[in-house]
Amino acid sequence: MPQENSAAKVLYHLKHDILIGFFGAGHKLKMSVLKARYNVGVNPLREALSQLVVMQLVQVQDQRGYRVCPVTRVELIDIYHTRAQIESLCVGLAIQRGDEAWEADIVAAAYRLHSNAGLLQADGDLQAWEQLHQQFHYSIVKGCGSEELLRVRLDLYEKASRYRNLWLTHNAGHAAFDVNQMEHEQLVSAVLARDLEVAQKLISQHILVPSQVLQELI
Amino acid sequence: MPQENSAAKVLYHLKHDILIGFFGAGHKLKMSVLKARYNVGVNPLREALSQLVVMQLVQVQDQRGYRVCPVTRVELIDIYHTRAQIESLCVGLAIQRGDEAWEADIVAAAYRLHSNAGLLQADGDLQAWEQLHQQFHYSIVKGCGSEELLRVRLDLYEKASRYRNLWLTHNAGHAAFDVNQMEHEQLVSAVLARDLEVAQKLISQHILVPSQVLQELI
DNA sequence: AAGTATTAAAATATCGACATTATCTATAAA
DNA sequence: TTTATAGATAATGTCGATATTTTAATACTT
Repeated sequence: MPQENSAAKVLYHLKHDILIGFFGAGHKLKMSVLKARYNVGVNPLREALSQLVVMQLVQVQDQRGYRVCPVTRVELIDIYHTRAQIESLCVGLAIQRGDEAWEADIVAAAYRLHSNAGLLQADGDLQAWEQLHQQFHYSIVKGCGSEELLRVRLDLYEKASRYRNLWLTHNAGHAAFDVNQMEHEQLVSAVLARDLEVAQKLISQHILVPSQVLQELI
Repeated sequence: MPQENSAAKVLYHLKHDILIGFFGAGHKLKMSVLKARYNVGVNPLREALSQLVVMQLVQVQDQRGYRVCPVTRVELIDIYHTRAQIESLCVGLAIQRGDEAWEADIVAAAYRLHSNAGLLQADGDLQAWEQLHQQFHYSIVKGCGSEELLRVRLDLYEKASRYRNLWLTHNAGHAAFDVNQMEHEQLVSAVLARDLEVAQKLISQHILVPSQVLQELI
């Protein structure tokens, strides 16, 4: 991490704390609490909070401070469906444009993910697995060659994090992950075979699976 | 405009000033200048600037302040191509999901746009026309029913504004706008006929036209 | 004369303090 | 018991001041 100003450091930590659920949905973000937790004054805090408002992770009410955005079933469904569409778009473009280095990166990322399936056990490090999982999917979509599209995708991925973490903990040690693994193998096959239609259908379904489970949890 | 805090007001005006080019690409945003222009202290300014950083309209360098993001040909092409993809997605979903009220809104917006074609003359109010133009396209895509997708679309629209304004002023009073008008009529026909393929092809082309002209200007 | 070092000026990032506004609590009225 | 009011408490939003860092302007060395 390069040397940054206080606001950037606060942003990083506060965002993390919101995404993993340390500050839950709807939680009031009091300045006194945040000041103590991150060891900074109000101004860097307000800068970080302003940025989180743009990212739609925090709400602000004039003269009534900040609070974590609520999670709703409607938003859950919308985010996951939109992610499915965007990811499908990325995969489609990547299949059309990807070169040999792109293919090699996919194989490597798939191998790393497969090798660390043990992280999914009940006592495993789910966040570490999710990191690898994310990198695997990124290795595919980065072939689309569009920074803008990848940014849109990343924004939606982050916005989905709070929901995804629910799914991860709910499924720890369960068989749901076996299906997940299989979907990855099928996806790699379709992508490397440049089978656009199948790959898009697979990635779309793969993204939507968690949302179906989550709808019962919220 | 409801009662807002200073930062929100500054954000609104500063964003506008950047998008219309009052503060051009790469321009250094000195606190002393901004303080005088918007009549606020540094802290609300920094909050607004922090938000513009997230929107990718402003860059920040630690201890070296803020400056307006540069415009590049690569970004221009990327934004317009991505917008074409996203808008096409929205149109596709809208055609599948739109109801009768949606159709009526489209017809109304198209009529308003057509009636005010005079704004496109050399001495006309191009921003007023663009407002109507935007509302017309929004009337179509809002039928997609996804808040998330519409937000992605809006972000990209705003990010394209600096480039679009170049195109608008360059074309003032020119024949390029006649073609534009025709494209709108074709689009309305295809959308109302629920012809998914044609509508998507038309909207994609419609968005990409300005980028081809702009590439020669940057 | 060109390049480097030194000094002066300007700008940034952060904090502490204050005025304003909202929230909570206790008391009184219906 | 519920509702309304008033005072007390706490939190927010903004400014001015200060320490730090960058930028520039100048002098000095090779």
